[in-house]
Amino acid sequence: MPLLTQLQTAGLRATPKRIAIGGLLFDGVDRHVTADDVADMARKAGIKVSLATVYNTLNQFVAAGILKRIILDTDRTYFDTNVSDHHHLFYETSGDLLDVPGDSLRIEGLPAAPEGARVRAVEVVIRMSGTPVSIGSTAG
Amino acid sequence: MPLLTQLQTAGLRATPKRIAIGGLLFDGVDRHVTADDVADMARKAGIKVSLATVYNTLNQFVAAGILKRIILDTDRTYFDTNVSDHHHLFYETSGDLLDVPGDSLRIEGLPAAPEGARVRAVEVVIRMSGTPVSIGSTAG
DNA sequence: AATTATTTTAGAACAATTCTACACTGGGCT
DNA sequence: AGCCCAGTGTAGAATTGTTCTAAAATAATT
Repeated sequence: MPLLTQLQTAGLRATPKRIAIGGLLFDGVDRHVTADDVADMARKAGIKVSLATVYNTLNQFVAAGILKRIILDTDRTYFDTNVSDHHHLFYETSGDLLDVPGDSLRIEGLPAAPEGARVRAVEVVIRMSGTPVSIGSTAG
Repeated sequence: MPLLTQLQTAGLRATPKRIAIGGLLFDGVDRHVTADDVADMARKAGIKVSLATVYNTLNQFVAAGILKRIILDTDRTYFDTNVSDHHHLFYETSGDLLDVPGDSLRIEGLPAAPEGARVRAVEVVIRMSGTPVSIGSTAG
């Protein structure tokens, strides 16, 4: 699903800034970025974009469902280009963040949603100390 | 384990402010509070304490292991008087937060910690939309 | 081209938290 | 008792990530 289609589906015009920022983020690699990271990436790529636009764009991408907001830290907001259901391994000392595929964890005993409520997401954060190692295949 | 003992064990003097704030928090009920909540509780209880002291004290309590910081939201930090391993049911619309006992969920498939790293915590947040079931409706 | 809606922007505003730098306390000492 | 002085408490300033504002730029529509 190309970016242009995603934007249109979400009712967002395919503007140069959105295409540029989208191009930085959606290149097939799963990324975890902050707004500042994106501003830096843009600057290095020679894309002139204000920080306000970076925030606007990231928020629009989240609303459009092509980017996911992850909350790990009160200091900064991370955005994840992997929008599938999955979990995170967070190295608190280094700040490194690794995806854990959603189907690699099974969670048993989840309470049933009461009437009038709905489970929007079940998010698991595995908080680690020490240094990350490149993990091999997790979910076989 | 009385508060006074906890404080001493942590190398914190049992000062009036700490005893007062601790008294508000540790009354046998599990509480989820923000720094602002604590400041309000103190004001209502006639305890004169600055917001800076509230923050200092909460952070000291966390360092002492008698309070737990929970991250659910980038806007505010919640503190949990339940320091045992457990999880959370978070109603995003209302902000209501319920504890889910640690032993009520079983999580299978957790990756093994690589050498040099250690799992510090596994935190599950069940994000809900809609309204929470009135468990012990705390209207008031 | 004129008109209108949307997007982009710089900088101000905001809110939660931390920092700073000084005032205060209270327990240990003589 | 009174004097220390490290630890504590405080007001207000500073910091920081994010959002808001209001105006300029751009794109779509007529």
